[in-house]
Amino acid sequence: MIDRWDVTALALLAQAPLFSGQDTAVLHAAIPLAQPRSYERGTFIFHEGDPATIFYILQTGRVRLTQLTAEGQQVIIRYLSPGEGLGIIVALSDTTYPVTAETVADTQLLGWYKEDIKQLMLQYPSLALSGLNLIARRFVGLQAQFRELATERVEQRVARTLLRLVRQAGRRTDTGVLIDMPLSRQDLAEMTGTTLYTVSRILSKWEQAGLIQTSREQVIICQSHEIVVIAEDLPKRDA
Amino acid sequence: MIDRWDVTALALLAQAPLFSGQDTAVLHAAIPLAQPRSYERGTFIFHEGDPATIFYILQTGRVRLTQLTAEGQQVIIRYLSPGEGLGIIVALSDTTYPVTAETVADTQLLGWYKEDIKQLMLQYPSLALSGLNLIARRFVGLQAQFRELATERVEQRVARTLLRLVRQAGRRTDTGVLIDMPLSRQDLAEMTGTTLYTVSRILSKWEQAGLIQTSREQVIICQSHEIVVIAEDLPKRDA
DNA sequence: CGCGTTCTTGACTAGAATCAATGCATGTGG
DNA sequence: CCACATGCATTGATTCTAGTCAAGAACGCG
Repeated sequence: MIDRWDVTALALLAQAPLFSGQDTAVLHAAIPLAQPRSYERGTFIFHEGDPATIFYILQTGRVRLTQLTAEGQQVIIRYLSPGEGLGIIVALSDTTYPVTAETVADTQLLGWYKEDIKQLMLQYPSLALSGLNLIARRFVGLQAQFRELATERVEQRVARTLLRLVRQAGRRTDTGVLIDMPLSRQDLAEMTGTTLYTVSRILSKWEQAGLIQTSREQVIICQSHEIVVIAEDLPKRDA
Repeated sequence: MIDRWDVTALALLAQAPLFSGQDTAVLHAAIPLAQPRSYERGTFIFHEGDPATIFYILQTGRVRLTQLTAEGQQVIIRYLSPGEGLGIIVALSDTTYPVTAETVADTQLLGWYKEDIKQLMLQYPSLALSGLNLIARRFVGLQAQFRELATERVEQRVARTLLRLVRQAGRRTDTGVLIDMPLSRQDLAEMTGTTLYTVSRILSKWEQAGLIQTSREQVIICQSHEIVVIAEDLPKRDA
């Protein structure tokens, strides 16, 4: 029996990378097991170290993944956009969540208990392969970020991070591309492994040069090609 | 028909994380498809950017995974020990190898064409789950390394890296624990995102303090607890 | 024994962290 | 509506970590 909620959920699931390309039988098996959840902006879905029991797919909203160091310093691992999976990494292993997940906008999720998702994957191996594929992609992405952090200077990293965020949450405005989420200097610092002071200086410099526009927790990229030049450390053409 | 080679391979496979805990049926299905390979020390198994066609499991020896930056700077992602998988990340996706794999000791591998391993996983879903689990673990490890790189100072990172290497390739000697592989200052620098000069200075300091012994491409940890103190940035107890 | 690598050390520099003071919004409550 | 508290951002002064460059020493190999 398929009710209206199911139809909506089905359409959304079919979009999510994990389920896209899967047989509809998989979707129909998955939907009855799904737990819909809603969180307001600024609430925690789970904390680093909590036993991992549920795997989520983000329907709407935006989620930030962070880790804490032993000294209490925070690092932002990444932001998630609708369709992306959350906790897929550990839903299959018997460990704890390695990151903290916090909403930065009102957010709706679909959750599955790890036993259920495991069962689904055993029943539909193609779903397991899809999951493998998904993590593989994320893994490669994380490796790239690692390499950047190891070899590039702060300014390059900030530029690259802005470009990544544009791809993820960019929205065209009349003056440029707005990164459509609250984004403080501190956030950028935690993403690039630096301090909020350094980020502030860099952004000020870029704003002076007309590359970006900033205001409180907000960045608009005006000359993205110039930001690319900085990110890639290309020789800048003179006037 | 099981010949002697098969028996040996079976025993080895049963040890490898990907196959451990799997039904023997899986092993028996996997073995006939395996391509045994041997490489001398210092040869390349594949290069970053090559189309990913084969997935390997390391039987003996040691392999180094590296990435190159656009500027030609090299970063060492990690070293692999026997039993670990190589290219598992991409064997399932239709991409290219994201890293270069180079042997640092004479090495024997078992390889599977990605179509074969995919087929196996579809046939034995538990194998896919095992693979998922494996990548998940690596992923969490990489996240931790990322966080270290983002927040810790060079000295801490070098300490941590040495401890990791000890766990992976440590061999007790009369003066301490030897990291049993060729390991230049340059290598350590590429692992920690610094320069060989800085590494050299740090190791010299530690050697003076009696924490380690070094020689060309070799490190012996004598006082591992003191290295831990540095890695964890604990307050050092005075005399 | 000479050659190429690897390693060490010193001098210098630059990039970025730290500390401190202040400005600027935004939202709150009297 | 204004005074105030709070959180975010800017900027300058200073310090220091680590990178860069250069010269030479030590080691291992053919």
